[in-house]
Amino acid sequence: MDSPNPDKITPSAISSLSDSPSVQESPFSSFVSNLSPIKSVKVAHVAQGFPELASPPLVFTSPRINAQRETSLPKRSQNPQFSSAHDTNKDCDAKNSPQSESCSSSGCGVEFLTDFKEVDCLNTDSDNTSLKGTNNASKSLFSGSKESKITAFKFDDKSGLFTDAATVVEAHLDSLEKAKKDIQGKPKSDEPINVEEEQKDDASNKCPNIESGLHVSHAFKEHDCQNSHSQDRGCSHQGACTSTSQLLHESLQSVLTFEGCGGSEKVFHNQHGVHRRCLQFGEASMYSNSSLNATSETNGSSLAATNAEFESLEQCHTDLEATSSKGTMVNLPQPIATSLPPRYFGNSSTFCKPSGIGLHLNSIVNAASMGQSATASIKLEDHYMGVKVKQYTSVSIHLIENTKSCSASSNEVDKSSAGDEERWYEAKALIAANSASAESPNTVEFENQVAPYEKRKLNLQKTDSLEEYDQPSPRKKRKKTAGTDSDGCKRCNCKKTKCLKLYCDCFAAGIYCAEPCACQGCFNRPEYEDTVIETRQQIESRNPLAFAPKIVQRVTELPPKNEDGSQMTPSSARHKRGCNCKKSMCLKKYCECYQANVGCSNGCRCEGCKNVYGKKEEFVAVEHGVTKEMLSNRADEKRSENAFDGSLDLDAYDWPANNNIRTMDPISPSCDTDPSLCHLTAPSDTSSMALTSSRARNRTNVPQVQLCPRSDSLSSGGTLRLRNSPVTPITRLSGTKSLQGLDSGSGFYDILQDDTPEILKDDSTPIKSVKVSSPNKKRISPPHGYIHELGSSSSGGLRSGRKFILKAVPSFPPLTPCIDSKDNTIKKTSNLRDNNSNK
DNA sequence: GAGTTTGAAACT
DNA sequence: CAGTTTCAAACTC
Repeated sequence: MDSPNPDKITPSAISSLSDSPSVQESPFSSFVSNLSPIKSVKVAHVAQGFPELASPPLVFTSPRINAQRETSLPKRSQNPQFSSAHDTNKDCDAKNSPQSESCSSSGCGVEFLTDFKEVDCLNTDSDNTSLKGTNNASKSLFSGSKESKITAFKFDDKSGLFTDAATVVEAHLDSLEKAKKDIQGKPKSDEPINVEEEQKDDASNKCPNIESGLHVSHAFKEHDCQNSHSQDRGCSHQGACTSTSQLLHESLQSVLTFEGCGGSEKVFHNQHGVHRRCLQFGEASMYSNSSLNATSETNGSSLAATNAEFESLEQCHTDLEATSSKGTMVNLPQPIATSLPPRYFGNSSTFCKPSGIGLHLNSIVNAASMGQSATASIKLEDHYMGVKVKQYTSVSIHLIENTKSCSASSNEVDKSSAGDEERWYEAKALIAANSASAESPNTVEFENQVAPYEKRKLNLQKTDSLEEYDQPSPRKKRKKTAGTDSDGCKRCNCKKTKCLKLYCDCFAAGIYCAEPCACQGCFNRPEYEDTVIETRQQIESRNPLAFAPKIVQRVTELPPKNEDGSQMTPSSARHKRGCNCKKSMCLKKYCECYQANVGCSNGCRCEGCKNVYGKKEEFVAVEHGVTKEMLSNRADEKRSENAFDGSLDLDAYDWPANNNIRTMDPISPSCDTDPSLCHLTAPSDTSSMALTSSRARNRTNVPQVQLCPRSDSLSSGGTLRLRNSPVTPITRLSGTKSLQGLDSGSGFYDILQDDTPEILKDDSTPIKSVKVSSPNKKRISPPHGYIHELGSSSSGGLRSGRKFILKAVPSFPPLTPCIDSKDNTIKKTSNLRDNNSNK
């Protein structure tokens, strides 16, 4: 690992290098082309995604695409009712440039259709109402109801054109076949530029243009269509399409700012910035341009659904919550909402740090292992959303990814078009500016904003050899300073580790290094996906939780709020493993807890802790029975005493902006009744998918809405979770180890992972108190407090909400049996608790 | 910008 | 498991 040799570079990477720069993501594209039914078109755009991931997209995309696209097309044709916009969309689809269409529509179309059918079936299976809901969905689009969600997926259904999914599917298939025939023989053009041109050519075909332009992935296309539709509702169909197409153009033209329906465009930008870096998005990135469009559209749709919501993350969360709460079942709407994390919605404030950044990688890896990202997404769906939601969830996930990729691609486009790095960075900054906290994951992503694909290009162009990477580009030079950019994006400055060790923030966060990074000999790049994945796996083999979110938030306990209403991050979130500070007194960024804007906890072995966000002592006291109020008061005092970082000044939703922070909804009625549920991480609950504001939490039945308020990051985190968790290697490894790690780290955190019986056992079993002095164990051994909780106050402690849950828990069971695992997990958890209480 | 400090990560 | 080394970020000058 020390230094991945060029030899190690995956064939794909090599091929990419050798390939003409024009083929931006040769490895990925080639991989995709081989694997994905969707062919070339996607490939080109897909650049970022890991090849491994690429394959999955089929499954992954198909549902979405099928549902959206197919339904949309046939429906469109069939249903004149559908607004002219729809018709135009169809036309566009039909007209779509050979490239985009050929790939997406033709080849993919059939598959999509099939997928779509499956999706429908699933939907029906999961929730018969879903279909019905879809019909009704048109009425309530995004109203927040399940139905609305459904509608989002089944746009056609909205129109009411299709009463019978099968019929629709058939129609789509027919149309697809026709399209294929038409398309056949047409050269594929991966390059977005062509697409843009095409789009430009067809003003009327704005939506189609988008799709075509999107080449990207089927899923994206469908999403785009759907999104556009959804947006249309929000804004106007045409308007939405237009906006998207425009957006594409603009993005291509390197226009950073998008204006269109509501603030969706803004969101769009943000997304772009956000997604670039994350490995997670590899897939998404793959969808690049199209994804961007789709994303923008999607966002727009979602936005349109909740115009008011866009204004604030809370709103976004609220929407999600509303949807979740409203729907007895977690319907697509939520996933969608989830998929459209607040951060995506434009406001920077909404952006959540990708707490689960690391997860992204994991997810990717998992996906790879799984063979397909799509699969992973599905699993996630199942796991989180529950069976009913599965399909929808996947769709939402794709949307998210797409969005990300879109953002990334747009960014790239912007860059390329701008041709001026500075401008590019400025654009980034603008995008990133929105990010609430510099550290937020989102922010990080922004840093990398250059889409992987673009990065690849740059890399390829810049360096035929690895050494070129070593030499920091001007961009890198700019941001030589390690840490986070002004944008909040992370960047590294690794010199010896090649960005393949946890020393590298980027790698640790599960994101590829980007231009801003000043790293030397960097292998944490899309070109070296294989290397990155291998390295990650190795690291995870040693420490399954290595890439798990470092910050966990108490589940049961709502984030303490100051009198002014601001939340007290410190009390609610803690560093999973804790710190080991001896000289910095936890008052400097050397301290991971402090850096994460969270208080120290039992898991910390710090000496002379003076963490302004929460002293270790205080935390311990709380653990031993100090009331939340007391804690909050203390925290408040601290806050008042210490000027927190801007990040601390989080709004009600603001939580420690940590990339790694994962929050659970502390509250849900169910939680009270069913502790296990409380502990369950987001993945477990279907609701988890949906982002929920603290407000929402209270409302709903939905067990846990995970999205943390601020979590903007949350959103990101939430999205990440979804993606990651299922896929996460950790999960794969099985919860046990990972849990151990968590346990050791968090001590008091309840890690409810489905797959972690052993961990649970460990918890139940008396755990040795961690030696404060032993750094090694810190990570492994459970916190003192934790033991106490388990033992003495087990029930009480748990109830009190002391426990922290990895909201996004990357490694969640989803990996394996999602839903079942969930249930199992819950059971296990409850059992564990019982055991503890018995003790 | 260079050098120092710090603590996490990695290694033995 | 404990101790040491390595590493890169954070910090200071």
